[in-house]
Amino acid sequence: MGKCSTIENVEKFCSEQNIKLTTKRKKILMSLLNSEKALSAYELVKILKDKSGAAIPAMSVYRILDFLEDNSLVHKLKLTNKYVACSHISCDHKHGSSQFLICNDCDSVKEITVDQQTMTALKSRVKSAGFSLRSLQLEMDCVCSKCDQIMKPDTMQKEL
Amino acid sequence: MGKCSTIENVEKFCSEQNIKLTTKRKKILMSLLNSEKALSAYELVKILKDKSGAAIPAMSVYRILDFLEDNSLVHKLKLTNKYVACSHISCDHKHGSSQFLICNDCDSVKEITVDQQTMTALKSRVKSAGFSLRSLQLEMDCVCSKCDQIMKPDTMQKEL
DNA sequence: AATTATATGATATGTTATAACATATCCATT
DNA sequence: AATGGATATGTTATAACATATCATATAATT
Repeated sequence: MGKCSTIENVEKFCSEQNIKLTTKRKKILMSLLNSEKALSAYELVKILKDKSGAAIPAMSVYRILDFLEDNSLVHKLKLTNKYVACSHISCDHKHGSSQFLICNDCDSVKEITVDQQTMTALKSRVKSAGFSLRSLQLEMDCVCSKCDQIMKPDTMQKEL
Repeated sequence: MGKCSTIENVEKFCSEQNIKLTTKRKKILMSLLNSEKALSAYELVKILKDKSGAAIPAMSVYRILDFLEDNSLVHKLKLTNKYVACSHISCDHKHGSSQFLICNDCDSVKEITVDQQTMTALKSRVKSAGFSLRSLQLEMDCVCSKCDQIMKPDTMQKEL
């Protein structure tokens, strides 16, 4: 995540999109981009306080996260109530349905794209059940390969 | 949900499975079975207090929900932090991967089964991304047909 | 009946999130 | 530069969701 995102890339993107990236918004976005794992709002409060001394109140962090989410710069993971930077900010930033693979152990997240055919199949099942989809975001409870190796025998999960 | 579940069905199922269904566990399970919508732990506390006068502390409700979940009698929806009775308790109660369609508006939930092919496709994408699946539960943010009709024009969502 | 395991209660606290209202900052227009 | 409106952030309180810990009650086993 954020492998190809530099401050410059992000600023360019925001100015193109007419997204006002204030200092605090930038701090939060960069913290997410630089993080290996998804972060909660309160974790961000702590990180920012430790890093810059200037504490941003939780309320503001939530507002800023909402703003960034509205502008497709971050995603909120409902499975864990944590936030990640969008992985497409500076690469292509046009994407279909995102599938988030969330490590249950270390909170690292991989954002991949659901293939069109699978999404169509899911949608059609939804429709025939009398519901209509509101969000294309798919979140899956996983273990990353790193944690999978570390995992102790007694907590070993059989592969699904 | 719970359309075909009566107290007798549930008790039969539990005694067959050697699941000790205490009075309180039964109360909570039946409350979920009788509910049109997913309920939070604290909503259950309130419902039980209103109905029977005997308040069950939140802590106990959480424990009981955990127990019921461990025994596949209820599902926890992570998208909304609410709980639903398993829709298969007395019908067949053998099922593959569940897909929960959750109404964003009224919290009604439909539990359907993901077809094998779709699940395989999702899993293979997960695997090639270097993760392994831990839960087959798929939750989707939807609107039910009832709420869809009621929805006001200014809050109208385009169909995805 | 005594022993043990299981279930529940009570209390405190942690974690996530929003409401409501106040203040600061930005920026377009005069 | 002064003004005034829009946007952004701060402050405080509280709601909503969840778990830790230790005490007590009930059930099962001997």
